[in-house]
Amino acid sequence: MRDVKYLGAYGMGTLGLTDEYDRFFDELSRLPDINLCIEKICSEFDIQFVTYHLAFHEGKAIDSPYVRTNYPATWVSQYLTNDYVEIDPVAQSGFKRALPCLWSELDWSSEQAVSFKDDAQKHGIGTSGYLVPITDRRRRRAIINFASPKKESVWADHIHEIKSLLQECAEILHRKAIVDLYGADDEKPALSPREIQCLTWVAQGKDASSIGLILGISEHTVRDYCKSAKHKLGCASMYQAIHKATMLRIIDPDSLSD
Amino acid sequence: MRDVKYLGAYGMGTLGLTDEYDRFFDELSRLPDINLCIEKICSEFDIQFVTYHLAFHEGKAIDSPYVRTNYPATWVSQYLTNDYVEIDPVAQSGFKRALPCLWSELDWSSEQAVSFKDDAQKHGIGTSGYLVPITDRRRRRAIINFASPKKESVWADHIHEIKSLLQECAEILHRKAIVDLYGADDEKPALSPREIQCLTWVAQGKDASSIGLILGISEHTVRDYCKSAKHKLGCASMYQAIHKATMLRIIDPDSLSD
DNA sequence: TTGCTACCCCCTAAATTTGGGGGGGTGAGT
DNA sequence: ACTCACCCCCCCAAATTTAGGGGGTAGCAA
Repeated sequence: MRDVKYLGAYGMGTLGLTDEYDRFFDELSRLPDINLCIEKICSEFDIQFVTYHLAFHEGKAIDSPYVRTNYPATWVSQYLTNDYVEIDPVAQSGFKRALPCLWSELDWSSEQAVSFKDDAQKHGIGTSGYLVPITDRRRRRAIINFASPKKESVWADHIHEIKSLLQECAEILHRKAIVDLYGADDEKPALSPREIQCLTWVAQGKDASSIGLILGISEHTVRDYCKSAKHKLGCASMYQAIHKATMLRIIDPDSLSD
Repeated sequence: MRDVKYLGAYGMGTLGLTDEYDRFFDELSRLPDINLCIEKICSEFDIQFVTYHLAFHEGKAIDSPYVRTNYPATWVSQYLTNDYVEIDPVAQSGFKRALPCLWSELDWSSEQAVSFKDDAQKHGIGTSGYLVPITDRRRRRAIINFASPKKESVWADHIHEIKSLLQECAEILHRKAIVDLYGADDEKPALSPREIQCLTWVAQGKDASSIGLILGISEHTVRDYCKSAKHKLGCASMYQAIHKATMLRIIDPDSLSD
């Protein structure tokens, strides 16, 4: 058996089982449409439903999630018109956590979650599923869900065998979604972690010296990060930079609690 | 005939025909659920589909539109998973324009719009519809659509008769949606037009003196507006105020072109 | 090895913002 | 007659940001 200890966990798709699937992934990447990818993944891995869900578009006037799925239309409609995204534990924790997990590992104890689950079952969605969250370099977040009517124990074993393959599938779906939305040249400015931290703290109302204390660096350095962030964003003032970074969701107060 | 000249056009629902409907509107307002309102409106006014669509929630991490409709689930699902909101002329212009109109008055000439329309018809949506846009005091935008399988000429006549009633219905739906989302005490801070203008220009990278020139007021005054806006938003710095105003969609560069 | 780039860190002088204060005025609602 | 929100203008001292100038490291590619 080959060495799958480290890289496998990061889903690089370069070692272990995935070798045998190079051809499959290659074909998958070439499909023109995400819906076709979903179909192919379903048949390849004996999965019933696959859903790709991007948390947000950038700077749009009208909210609309980017969702691609083969769930039944009645369920998609029900999910949307009941704001289930606010309740669904899979979405709620999926957009926060970093690592994949089985649906069964999430917290389904709340009353809302229970009735949500019931409703899902009525619409033909099984309770066995696997969640793969993605956060890309540009800090966009997506979740990819694989669902099945199998029994949980069978499903868990199945997943255990193919988890690194599904990770690779998830990444392919995400790349396709980004190309679909932003074109091949994805031009969202990439700020460094420090720049993002400083900008985010500034947006929280802190001044440079406080931020210096928080981050354990000089206030001068804080200003430098703000400066370079401003330039990268192509802004005339820090106010404009804060505005733009907010629109682009580069500033994300949630990430301060990490 | 009573005087409907002015107020009727503003849809205040206090004059003209609407008098006779006081009871109906009263009952409508008391219904516990927007979906029930939609049903009631449909049966009262011989309408097939009613949709309420709020452009955005405020400052949420996951995009999801607030939509309530009695469209068939297949169409809702299709609309969502094809990002039709980007194409649909009703949504695209509805969220920008101020006055109601018939769907037929919009621009359906683009290729995308044509195929969108075809798809809608396949899903049982007629081509006759009436769009009522709403922008409330807090600058939230919603569109309410009334659709019917009637022929356009018949529909136009029908609408002409009940337009002020539909305006009132739309406003009731919007109030219910806001209560649903934000509770009865809707606490989004209300900035004055000048404060919004100044904040918006600041977010565009202008400094106080430029803004003074643009608005034709003193730069001191510009600073005063920024100051008061900051206080209303409860922020420690202008950076935070810009961030918060952006999250709350108070800052909307689109509105500068007005 | 050099060159390039991204990241990290610090300083100063000039300009700007901030947070106080002070004046006016209007119109709507009570 | 009153309050309240909005609109408009001004001043000043203290604090902060801006726009320059320095450093340094590490990784990568020619």
